[in-house]
Amino acid sequence: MRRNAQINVPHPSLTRLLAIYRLLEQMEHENVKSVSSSELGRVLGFKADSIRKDVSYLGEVGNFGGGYEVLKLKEHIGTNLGLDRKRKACVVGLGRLGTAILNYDDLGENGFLVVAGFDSSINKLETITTSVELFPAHEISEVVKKKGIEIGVIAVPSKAAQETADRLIDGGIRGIINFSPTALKPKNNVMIRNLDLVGECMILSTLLSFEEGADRNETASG
Amino acid sequence: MRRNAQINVPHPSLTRLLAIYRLLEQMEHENVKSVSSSELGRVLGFKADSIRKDVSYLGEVGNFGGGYEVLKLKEHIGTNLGLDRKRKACVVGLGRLGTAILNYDDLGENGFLVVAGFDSSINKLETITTSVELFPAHEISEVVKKKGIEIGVIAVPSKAAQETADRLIDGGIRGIINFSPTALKPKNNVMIRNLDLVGECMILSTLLSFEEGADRNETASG
DNA sequence: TAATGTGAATCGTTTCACAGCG
DNA sequence: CGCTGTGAAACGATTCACATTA
Repeated sequence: MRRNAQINVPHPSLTRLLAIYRLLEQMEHENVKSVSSSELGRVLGFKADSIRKDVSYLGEVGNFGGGYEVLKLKEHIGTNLGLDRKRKACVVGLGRLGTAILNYDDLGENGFLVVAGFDSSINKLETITTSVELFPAHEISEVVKKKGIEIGVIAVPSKAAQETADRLIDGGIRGIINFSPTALKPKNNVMIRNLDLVGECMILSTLLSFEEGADRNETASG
Repeated sequence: MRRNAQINVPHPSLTRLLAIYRLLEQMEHENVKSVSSSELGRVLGFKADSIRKDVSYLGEVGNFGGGYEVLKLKEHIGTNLGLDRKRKACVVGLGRLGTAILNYDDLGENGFLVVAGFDSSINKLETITTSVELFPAHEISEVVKKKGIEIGVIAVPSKAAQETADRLIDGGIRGIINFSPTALKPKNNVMIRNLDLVGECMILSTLLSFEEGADRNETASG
């Protein structure tokens, strides 16, 4: 029992389910007892239809006519998506961004334990004050292996990103969060998520350009 | 002429085109003269087919039989996606993350000028050393309006995220990059991109759980 | 021959519409 | 009657297959 979803949940649904999950956490905190798909949709900006379908991928859980029980739905999603599972993480690159992440409490509160930080500069390792154990970068794969770290956060300069990824993968990392603007080559089964500020700015910029183009068109033809 | 793409470029294509663009920048730097769709695909982890279709949304530009000229393709994409356009940005929330962003050179190098930083703590405004002009948070909408800032980066604690977004939107911001884990309510035409570390960790964790589930299944049935 | 550009087929996701249930 | 859960239709993106051209 309590088996995880082998169910095929579409990726976009997964993203929405996680958003729903976190909203439910918040509602639980605020002592809200029940909620409907349309209410969830209104707050999160999704369609109610979509939410019902997303939720239903994980099996039935709602009350016909009476919406969802907040606590029950939260547990339901959490169990099915394996969010009850704690995972170890590490941060590579201890510049401003990296140290910010090292000390980011939200990670721990959500079951992600940062158990190691790495940097190539010994100097930095000695001057940073943190409760997380720090290591020189050349020990990455060794430490990842020894500690059973599953998630690696890359916060190094662009040039060092691929090498960092390689070391993490050597150590048996299973997922990477990449803050550098470098596109990492997919390798083994390692999952990669890119959190690239400049890239996101470019996407925004492009969408804005399109909007401007559309406006011009409407104005011209209107 | 030189009109921006009113063309309907699918969102996923857009993301890939931007990745291609940045790779081309790098290749230009390395004096590579020409490149084929399959080479681009190999490096970026996309299928060659896909890349050709993406590029062709913007019109013909390649040489039949001889691939793409690096410089020409780069310019082609850049012009069509409006990447030649410079845009002003601001950062709200000057904790570790916010100050990291304030001083992140890559933004400027890619045409995104950070022209203001905001924080609710006057103390912080006085102690941070940066070349960017700093303001108290209550002046957000005023400064955004006055300076014509188009992109706002939110790096405040979760609780303050929605209020920050509201102020930015009041000032006429056009796009928001949200580093906080709060789902911002869509409003007006403002585009929102979420860069949420905890959320991404959860996505990874879920994908890993699924993988584990699949493994168990294979092992059990194999 | 080698690679692009593109209609057509396929695949996956979202939306719709409504049956089913409290 | 209100809201969930879900097949079916509609939509959008990817992949395929090939005609096209230096």
